[in-house]
Amino acid sequence: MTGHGAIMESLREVGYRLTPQRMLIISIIHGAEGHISAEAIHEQVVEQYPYVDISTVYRTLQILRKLRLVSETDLGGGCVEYELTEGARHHHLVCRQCGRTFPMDDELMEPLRARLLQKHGFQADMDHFAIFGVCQRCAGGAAARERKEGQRGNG
Amino acid sequence: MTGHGAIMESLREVGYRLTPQRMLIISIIHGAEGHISAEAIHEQVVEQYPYVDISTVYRTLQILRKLRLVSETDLGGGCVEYELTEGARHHHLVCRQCGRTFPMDDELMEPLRARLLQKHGFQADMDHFAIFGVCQRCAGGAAARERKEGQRGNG
DNA sequence: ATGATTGCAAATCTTTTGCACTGCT
DNA sequence: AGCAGTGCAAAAGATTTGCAATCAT
Repeated sequence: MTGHGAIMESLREVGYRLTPQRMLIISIIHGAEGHISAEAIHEQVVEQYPYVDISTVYRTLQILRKLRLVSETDLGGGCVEYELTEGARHHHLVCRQCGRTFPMDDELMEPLRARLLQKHGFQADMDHFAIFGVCQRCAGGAAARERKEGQRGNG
Repeated sequence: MTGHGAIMESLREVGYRLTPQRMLIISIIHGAEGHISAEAIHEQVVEQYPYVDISTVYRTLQILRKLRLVSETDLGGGCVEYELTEGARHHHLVCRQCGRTFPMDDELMEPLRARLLQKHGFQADMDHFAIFGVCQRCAGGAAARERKEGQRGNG
């Protein structure tokens, strides 16, 4: 909670104006748990500011991205989400079954990053990775649940 | 070169018809070095079969994906490419400067996959990963070249 | 023969852009 | 007051879909 006020100040510093739309957009991204899509931002914006256009959301996101205040994560399949860049570098585990996402510490990536550099001389630039798979609850959970709760098949 | 004829047979087995369009599309994907985009496939198709529509390419790719005969790799930024699933599992290193891609053996991924399972219970499903970064030639190459070849600045 | 497949065109969906008006500074 | 920023609408680009004609089986 370093405050998204700081982000707005950053905007001012570089010469951008502080409009209610931008403040609203920033505070919504800030309030989102982790990442959020442009469309979802827009939905929440119009609840409070009915006439804000989604192009304004996109334009604001472009600025925030350029200033490195938000990061963009392409989750694949035309699903792009945004997130404030405050805090440590991390990645996302995306469950293909329940759709939930989990943060993953960057530390897990370092061995891979190191080996890519060693073996291929490739400087991997993995800021926000989206790794797809099956989460614990969906994978082990389904089997465990059958044992516990019994015999109801899931269509 | 196990022959893309086998792929066409696979289609037949499941009840799909073998049309010249499909054969052409399959052989183009097969002939491509690694992955290829839908649009690029279409371009090559029309060279031989002028009236093939790109929707046919997409429909064929959908079928091939469903049958797991091709895999889809989302390279980010609206760039989706396809590849035959023959051969060993591998990934792609994408250089952000020169745009070239390099194959990366899946072996490098195993430690990460294992740790994801250990720490998060997450079964990572990384079939075709696209890892962005800077390749050896673009990164080290520029510095090394200066030392070797001398004083010619590259503007 | 017959129904899967195709080409065409139009619809979607997400993101971007042109433009006249508004409002932050 | 001046110009960055906005809403609207329309464009752009990738992918999908409806439909009548066609072609592999």
